[in-house]
Amino acid sequence: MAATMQDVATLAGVSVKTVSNVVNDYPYVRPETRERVMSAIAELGYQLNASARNLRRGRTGLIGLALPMLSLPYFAELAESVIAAAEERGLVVVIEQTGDDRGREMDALHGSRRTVTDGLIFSPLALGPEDEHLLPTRPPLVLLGERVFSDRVDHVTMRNTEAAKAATEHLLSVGRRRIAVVGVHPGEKVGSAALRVTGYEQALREAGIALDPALYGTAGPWGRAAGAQAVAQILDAGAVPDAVFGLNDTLAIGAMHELQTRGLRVPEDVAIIGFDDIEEAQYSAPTLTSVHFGRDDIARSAVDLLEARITGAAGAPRRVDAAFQISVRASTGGAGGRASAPT
Amino acid sequence: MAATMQDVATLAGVSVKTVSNVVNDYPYVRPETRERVMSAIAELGYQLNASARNLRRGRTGLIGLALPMLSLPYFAELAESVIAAAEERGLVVVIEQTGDDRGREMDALHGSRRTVTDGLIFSPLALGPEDEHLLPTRPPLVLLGERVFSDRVDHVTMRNTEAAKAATEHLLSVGRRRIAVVGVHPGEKVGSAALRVTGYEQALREAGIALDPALYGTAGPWGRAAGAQAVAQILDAGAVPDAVFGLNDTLAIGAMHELQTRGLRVPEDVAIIGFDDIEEAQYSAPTLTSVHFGRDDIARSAVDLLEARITGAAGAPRRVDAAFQISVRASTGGAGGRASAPT
DNA sequence: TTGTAAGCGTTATCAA
DNA sequence: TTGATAACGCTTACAA
Repeated sequence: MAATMQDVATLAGVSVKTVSNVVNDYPYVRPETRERVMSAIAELGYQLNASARNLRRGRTGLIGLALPMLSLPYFAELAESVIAAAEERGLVVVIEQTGDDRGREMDALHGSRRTVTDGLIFSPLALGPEDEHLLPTRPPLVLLGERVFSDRVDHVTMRNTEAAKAATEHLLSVGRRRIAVVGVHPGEKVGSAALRVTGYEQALREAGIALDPALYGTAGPWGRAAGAQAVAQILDAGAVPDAVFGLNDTLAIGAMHELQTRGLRVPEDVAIIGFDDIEEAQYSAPTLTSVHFGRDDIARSAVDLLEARITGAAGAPRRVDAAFQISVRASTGGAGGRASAPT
Repeated sequence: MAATMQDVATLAGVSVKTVSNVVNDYPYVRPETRERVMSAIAELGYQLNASARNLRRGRTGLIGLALPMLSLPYFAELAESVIAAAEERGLVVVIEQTGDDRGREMDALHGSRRTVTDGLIFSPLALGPEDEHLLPTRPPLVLLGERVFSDRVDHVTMRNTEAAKAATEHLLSVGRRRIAVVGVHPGEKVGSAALRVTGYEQALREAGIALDPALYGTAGPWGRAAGAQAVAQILDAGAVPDAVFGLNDTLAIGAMHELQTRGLRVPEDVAIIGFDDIEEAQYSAPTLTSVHFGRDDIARSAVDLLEARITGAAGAPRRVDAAFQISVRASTGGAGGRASAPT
């Protein structure tokens, strides 16, 4: 049987309370007492029983992270950052995969898992603005992204529109004028696709460039194949873009691949920019310029908001806008990448 | 305050024991009693307190999954499968990222997190055979992969050598003779790289083909860039392979990219096979033939072994060999992919 | 088939 | 600065 606080107390010749005080870094313990307790702990190999502490404290020390699925690189990397940020604060993360399924997203919000965790960081993909009323306030909740808004819950937003506008402006700044956009979801009013397309259009309008339907590449799922196919469609229809804005990085990388396969040079003939700045952007050939949102910052903000809400330290729900920047790499003429054409 | 079992019992006019019986599906409860309890539960919105149950049962219901990092697609997909498999058994997964760091891997084995979880599924990357003695048997442990072996712990192995041999034989079967291997770790005796290279060499020897040092492509980290660079090196040195065996999929995809950039056609000029069969293999252009190890099966085996060990149902440590197969796709002339050359 | 009561290992209250 | 002692909410002998 594992040693308990009582065992430690007996061995050290003190009461359990004193052991508890030591374990919890309670300041008013005489150094020599602390010393004695510490060595008793070491001798017995004592380890605190988490369940007992949790029961007593009324908390589990666990937070949930609900996301579509880990096989999407963006979410895997988000999870990586959230786990790391939580660890810094002594919190343990439990991941729930909702698989872009409305029912499972609602279940993540209300289901039995909520008993196990103290709070939830939730990145929805299926729920929309019309589901605002579903958001519970009871188990502390932090929303990620721009699909649902509510002034009743904490939120970390991405400013998709501004960032997409900045991405487009970057392409304009390197002299491109016929900028294709890849990954469009026609008819959709909400979600990352719509917001980013809006930013793209704003930038073009402000630059006095007419929008050209021939430069819009539709793509349902945002994968590499979709990016390649969307570009193929644009080119096959006879359009001649001098730049491509991929609404995320995998789309951009798929687009890049298709362009290169057709003998077009990146960035000489066509510049490319992506969005999200996943790891892969640093390893593509050429390396991919992308909109960088500091995943680590987002993760840290989310964990901080959630922790404050859990401990009751939080007041009115807050909204945090994540900062972004353009990571300029070779695909738009920046440094740091191998050229796409063999030397 | 949340409702407790006592509240439910009072409302239903029964004892807590009866409520507990209902909640735990104890069979000997009169249907009408069960009915009454159920509606009391519903009325109060009662939810079981996990901490209390865990304290009493001496378990936490959590299992750990220690892996290098989620930003590596293979591990993200492994985590996805493990979480899904655990969920089927009512277990919750906590991910620990060791970052390919020896110290953190040892910490995963012994650190404080072990108090929080009932057991650990561990996929090491830094520890080697010499660390066998470090493996604890006390918190139930299931090893994944082929870096460390011990007859004291349960293990799910991948048969890297046989699988790599089969991969090479597949290339031979489509008529290739000058097969480059990419991702070699020279001098390493242990780990996936060495085991897979051994399989590659076995296949060639059995086919009566001499090993050619010019066809070995070294790569430290197994990323896309490394794969591209290794192939570049082989080609620049003047070798003319008619096939490439990427020791994992990202290496293979990097290699594919480099070949295409140089104007070589896949699979017409050079066939390519990868290893792991990550999602991306289905979306590359052309689609990538790869060694498929049924991640879901591996995950399920690991979770089963661990659960048996936790509940004490397990006897002597078991070793499970994961089955594999070659997923033939376009990169070796199979169907199901777009051709690499535009039509 | 159901009830009583004794813990599980902590933390918190209140004295000392 | 430390110690008794009562919870926290549940499961489980043991009784009834």
